[in-house]
Amino acid sequence: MKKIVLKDIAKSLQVSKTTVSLVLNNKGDVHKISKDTQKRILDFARKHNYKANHLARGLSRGQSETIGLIIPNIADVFYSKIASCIEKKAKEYNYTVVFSSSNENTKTEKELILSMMNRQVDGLIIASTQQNETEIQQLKNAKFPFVLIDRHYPDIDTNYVIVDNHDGVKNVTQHLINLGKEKIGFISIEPKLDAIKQRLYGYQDALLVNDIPENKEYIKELNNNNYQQQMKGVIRELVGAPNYVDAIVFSTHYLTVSGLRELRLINCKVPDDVAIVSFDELSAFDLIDPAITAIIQPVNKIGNYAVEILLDEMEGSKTSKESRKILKTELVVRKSCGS
Amino acid sequence: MKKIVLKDIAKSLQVSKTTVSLVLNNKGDVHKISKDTQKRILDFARKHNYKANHLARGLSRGQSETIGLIIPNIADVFYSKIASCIEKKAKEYNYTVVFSSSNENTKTEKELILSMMNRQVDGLIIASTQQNETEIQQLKNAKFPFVLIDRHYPDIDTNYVIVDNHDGVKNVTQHLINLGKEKIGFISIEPKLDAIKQRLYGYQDALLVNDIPENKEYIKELNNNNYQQQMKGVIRELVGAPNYVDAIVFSTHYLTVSGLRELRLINCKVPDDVAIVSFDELSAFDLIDPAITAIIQPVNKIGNYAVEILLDEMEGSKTSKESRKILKTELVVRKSCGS
DNA sequence: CTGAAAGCGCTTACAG
DNA sequence: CTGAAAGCGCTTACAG
Repeated sequence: MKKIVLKDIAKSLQVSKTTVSLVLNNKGDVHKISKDTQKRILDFARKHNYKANHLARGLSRGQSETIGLIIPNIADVFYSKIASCIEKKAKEYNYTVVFSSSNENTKTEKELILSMMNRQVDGLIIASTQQNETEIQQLKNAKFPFVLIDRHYPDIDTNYVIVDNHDGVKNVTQHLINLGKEKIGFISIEPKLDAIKQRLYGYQDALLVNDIPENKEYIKELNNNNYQQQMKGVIRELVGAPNYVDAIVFSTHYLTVSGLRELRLINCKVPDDVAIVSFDELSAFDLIDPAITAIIQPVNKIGNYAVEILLDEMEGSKTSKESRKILKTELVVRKSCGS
Repeated sequence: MKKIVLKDIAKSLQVSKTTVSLVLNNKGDVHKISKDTQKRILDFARKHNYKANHLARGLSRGQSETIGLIIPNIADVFYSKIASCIEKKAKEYNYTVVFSSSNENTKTEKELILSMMNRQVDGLIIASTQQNETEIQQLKNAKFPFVLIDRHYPDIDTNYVIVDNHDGVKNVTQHLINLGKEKIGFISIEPKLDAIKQRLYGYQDALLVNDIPENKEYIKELNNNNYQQQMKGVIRELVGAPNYVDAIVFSTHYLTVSGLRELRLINCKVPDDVAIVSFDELSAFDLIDPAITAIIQPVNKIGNYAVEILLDEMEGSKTSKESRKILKTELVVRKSCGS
């Protein structure tokens, strides 16, 4: 475990550092280093468990073989699953990932981007707060490799991998309509994020094509920081007088959980009194009684595409064409919508 | 966004790199650099958004301000929560964390440890597979700072932060006994990990002190890789003939989920037909009907202590005394145990 | 008060 | 086939 460096090998074997470095980087043959020398070096390195110091190599080569991942919150299962995929995929290509959570804080995110650059990450994967136009634009101008996931900047031309939020919510709303629901509530958070807006639009669109008039009273947008407190009143307004909705679409998994708790408290039966569906899910959604109908996001694909696009860009694919992926969600119908 | 380096500042301001470096590292006063010079440097750096290249600084200083985190799986909510805490805490001290998942694979974990060392992390936090005695011992011999979390090596003297698994399961088993349960099943995974063994011992211990004879038939240890298939038979054996247990303790959250699914399939009512409790929980456990009684692990404390102990060690606290924390779990009683 | 220089551990043209 | 040397961008004794 004694740390051994390049110089030690060179000295012990009476060769130059150049030779050792070349051989260890598989450039021995290209540089026509004798098989014998190569073998001696390789054997010695293996025996003494030599590994190049990554900092030194990175400094010298100008790349760190590290990918930076900036997400709102690693403790959110949606992001931790994506992180897991990214990690797996990155490892295949010999990249390590360093992650940091922005907690949906614009300033934190900005600092994180800077900090990651100082740390010389070779590329960045960001699920952004969507409030850092300037930084993103600068990254782009500097031709720094990055790809946006989950949230993108509609006004900036970048690589991104997102899901079709509009389509997902439209489908599930249509599903509810097909089941005969006519008074469908929609509970969301304040639409700072485009993804959240799209979910609303999807809901509205479904109503529109079915000639169901939109009722503003059915649409509730809570504050992301104290949605739990607000949920109490909102649920009562929707399922009680005067609205008496017969279904509710929750636009995130945590809203679903929170809303369901309130429904239980006021003894409102799902799906008999009100049908519910959730955008995104948690692992126990099938065990809740009734099991929750949910729009599932393809987390694996998001992670995999993100890494692939990023690596492409890092290899300097001169194409300069941005890669964009808008993935479809999947509707998993369970009992909570009354089907 | 144009990248600017130390030399650029020195040149522009007609001072030496030494002076710039000193000032930027807050050593200006110590080295009695004139206030004026300091101000000029600071202003220039701020204006041009200068940040030191971390690789270079790390190489030069011999430390990277990075903590390595090796866990079985970042997609497991238990670990992602811990990761989140570790990240927050580390950030307070200006450390970044790089994580990698071992997937419970001993060889992978071994490689990860090596790889993290190459990357010059300053310290390591590991939730180990408990099969890498040699590597852990080497880390210790090399006096490399590290702390074990969640799982420790009983035979090696190291820093660690774990929970009292024995106590947690003993308590919940006692709780079941107090409720009048007499035929208590225990479903676990093959006890490769000490933590898992302790859970069994806790269960057995509770029976012992209550003079309830242990019945081998009540104890089921599944294979971690295909517990889902095995669960089917195991649940039937326990709740059906000939055992007819009146309660089941699940030793992990995913076993609980899997077991509950099977119970539903055979229409076995919880808690009337059989009471259940879970070691560890998922975020929707309170929404499941009946809500699941669970033994909660103090994830925040685990993460926080781990970082604190690690930083202490990294600062070379000569004390050479290992820090050990064995944290108590918390029993959250819900309806699934029939109370 | 400030600077020249060595060093961290690599990589890589360049030269022979 | 192999080596001397410069360079990556910092930090830090040492000297004045």
